[in-house]
Amino acid sequence: MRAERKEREFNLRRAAILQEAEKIFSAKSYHDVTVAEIANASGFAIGSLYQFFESKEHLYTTMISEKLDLMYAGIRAEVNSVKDVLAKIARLVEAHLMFIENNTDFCRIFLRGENDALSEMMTSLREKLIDDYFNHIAFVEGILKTGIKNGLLRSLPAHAVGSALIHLIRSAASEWMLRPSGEALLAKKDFILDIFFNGVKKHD
Amino acid sequence: MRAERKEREFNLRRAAILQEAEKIFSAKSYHDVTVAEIANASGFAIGSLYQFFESKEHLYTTMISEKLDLMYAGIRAEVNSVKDVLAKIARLVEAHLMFIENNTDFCRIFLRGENDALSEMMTSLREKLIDDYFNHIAFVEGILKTGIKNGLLRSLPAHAVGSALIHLIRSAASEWMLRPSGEALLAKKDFILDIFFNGVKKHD
Amino acid sequence: MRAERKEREFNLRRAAILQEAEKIFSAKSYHDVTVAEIANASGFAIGSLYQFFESKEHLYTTMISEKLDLMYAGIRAEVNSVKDVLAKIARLVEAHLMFIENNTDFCRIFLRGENDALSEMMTSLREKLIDDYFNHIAFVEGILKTGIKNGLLRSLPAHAVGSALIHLIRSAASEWMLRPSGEALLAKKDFILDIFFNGVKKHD
Amino acid sequence: MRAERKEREFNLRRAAILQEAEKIFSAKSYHDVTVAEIANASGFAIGSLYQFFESKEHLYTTMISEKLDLMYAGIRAEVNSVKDVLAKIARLVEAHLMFIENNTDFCRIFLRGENDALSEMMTSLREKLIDDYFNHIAFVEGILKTGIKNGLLRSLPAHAVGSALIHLIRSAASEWMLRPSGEALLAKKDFILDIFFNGVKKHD
DNA sequence: GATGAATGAGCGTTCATTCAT
DNA sequence: GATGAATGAACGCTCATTCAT
Repeated sequence: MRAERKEREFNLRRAAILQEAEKIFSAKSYHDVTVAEIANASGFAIGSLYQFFESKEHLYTTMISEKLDLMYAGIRAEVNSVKDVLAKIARLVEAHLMFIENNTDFCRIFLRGENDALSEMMTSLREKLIDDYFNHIAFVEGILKTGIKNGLLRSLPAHAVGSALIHLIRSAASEWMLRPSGEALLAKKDFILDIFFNGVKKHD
Repeated sequence: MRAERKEREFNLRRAAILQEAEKIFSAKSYHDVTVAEIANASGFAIGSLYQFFESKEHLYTTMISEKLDLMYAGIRAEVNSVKDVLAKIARLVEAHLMFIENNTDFCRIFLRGENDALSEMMTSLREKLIDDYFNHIAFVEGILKTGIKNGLLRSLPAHAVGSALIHLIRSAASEWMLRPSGEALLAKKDFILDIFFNGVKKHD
Repeated sequence: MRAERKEREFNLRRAAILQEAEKIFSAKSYHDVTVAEIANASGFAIGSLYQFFESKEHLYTTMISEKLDLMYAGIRAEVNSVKDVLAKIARLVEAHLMFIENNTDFCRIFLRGENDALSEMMTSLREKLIDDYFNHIAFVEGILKTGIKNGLLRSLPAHAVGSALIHLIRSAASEWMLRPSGEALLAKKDFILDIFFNGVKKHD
Repeated sequence: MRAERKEREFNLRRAAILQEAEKIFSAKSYHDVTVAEIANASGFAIGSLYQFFESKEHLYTTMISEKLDLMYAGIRAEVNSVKDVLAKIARLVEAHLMFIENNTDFCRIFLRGENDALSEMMTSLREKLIDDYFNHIAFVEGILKTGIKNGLLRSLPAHAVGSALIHLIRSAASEWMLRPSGEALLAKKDFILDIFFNGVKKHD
């Protein structure tokens, strides 16, 4: 059908813009990026962008939001593909690290602005980000709780432990992005899991 | 002497402006804050701000920079005031948490990490921030290395472990700032240390 | 072609702005003219001016520079259209006077000489102005030297004589602009030539 | 008397300020000079300048005006000290050149802004400058008329001839200021007089 | 009287958004 | 639909002038 084709094309163009926007927003702060710049990079006229996105702000929040949804969905799918609790945790770390490694541009924005506080009008994005973050923690929490129930994990407050795990991952990611060493980020997986599972104290 | 008094007054006003700026910058992003707003909030005329700070950018970077120096210095002083390695680590966590608790506005800006990607002229701030961050990690690293030598800690890459510890603290801080529960942040100290030292796995 | 039409229109608008700017700059000093004023007078929005000219300074220097080029080119073309030395000199005076008469606004700025000492960024305009001036004198010098060689003119330092001639013209122009008498400026031509050629002393 | 001493001191300070102002205004345009700069250079506090001059504008116009009065008065005194018409003219040229040579800073301002067109509020200065200029021309005119009556000079419109003479002087001065050659400006006296009296045409 | 910190109107410039083509 | 020139509100910053000390 004609309309379908239209829509398919529309979505392709839209995605192309989002992709360029991602690159550009990753290099400078929101306010240092101009709409003209994005239009130019994505090969559209300025006015045309406004057919895809209501405003610069919408473009930005959409880009962040959609990509983030993808990330969370992808990670959860990975995690859900294994059954064992410890394996799930390992997959979680792995999936996180891989996403970061494959989406450095995007992560530079997002990790930079941990839950962010942009324009007063962007409150809804901020809220979504926080919600998504807490949803994700809740997802991790669920796994941890199973682990605790199974006697695999110590009986600690699962929410806080989930948060700790996510931040351990972030720790490795920050290092990797701030001080590129050539080594794959994924290589940090075992280290993260080791610390997370065993802590740093020597037990005789 | 007259000049002394002058200088004292100058510094008081300067500090007052920085304090207001901190509040304001914590609520919105750099670009959404106007100089007029800061001037107004701190009870000065627009032009007067420019006697204390060369530009909006200088005001911002100074605020971040000075406060951060204070934070790092304070934390290290606390840590240095005890001798035992494990006590040092405990103090580190405690001092971090207390600073965050007492400087929520500031930390909202700083943890937000927006500092990463502002104007190209702010590169020097970004560099300082990263330097300071790595210096701090190096400081923690030193403590950890002693602990490893003493046989108190497992023999893990100290830099990465230091980074992990800092992010564990950040994990608790994010939770606390994002979901205020009324509970003091400091209450998370033992939990952080527990995870950090022992990990989450149950060892029989 | 479409692009051609675009460019033609662009140049028309650009010229219209320059024309208005000329009028406005002729009435007050550079710093007393606002961009808003020029925009308003030429029927554009403030921002639109910036599509034609990088900055207020560029607008100003462009206006001066282009018009001056036109003036010098026009005068030389006139002069070159006759062969005889004395006729060339007469044409030079005539062309100068006519340009001034037809471009009073512009000359008010230019003769005012304010261009000398504006912003340090305008050094290049000042240098161009001085260069152009000396080039023009050199052009006149060339004619005078021929006249001297031909035995038509006294053997005097040609550069200084050229400068004298230009200032004699300027003398008449100043009078005419400062004390408008209704008489055409061109009417002064013979007087200027008489003084220039014969001096004021009575020779018996 | 006390009051006299006061006034003497006041005038000295005032003169000192005017002198510094002259230097500073000669280097940049009116708007690029700040009151603080003049205050600083003359060793007074900003506020103190306002006891001597109502405003920046008054300071500027006063400086121009007083110095110009001095110039005209000095030149006329010189000219009046000789009786013969031709000698008077020679003295006029000489005195002009000497003033310019001894007051290059000032002349850079004044010659730059031939009759000027500064702020709309400076109309009165502009008017005074024009008046003074025409008065001076009138003075020269008087001499020339005597010369004509005496049969020494050709019977030309005296006003225009006066203006021509002044511009001939200006011609030499411009050259000298724009292209410093090390030679004294005064050296141009004979050349100016030669052109003025005899013109450039060779008469057999 | 002397001071210079404080003032704030007013500047040049940018850029998200619109709309005539 | 697609375009990009036109718009103008809003910004950071300057500096002549004032006035409390």
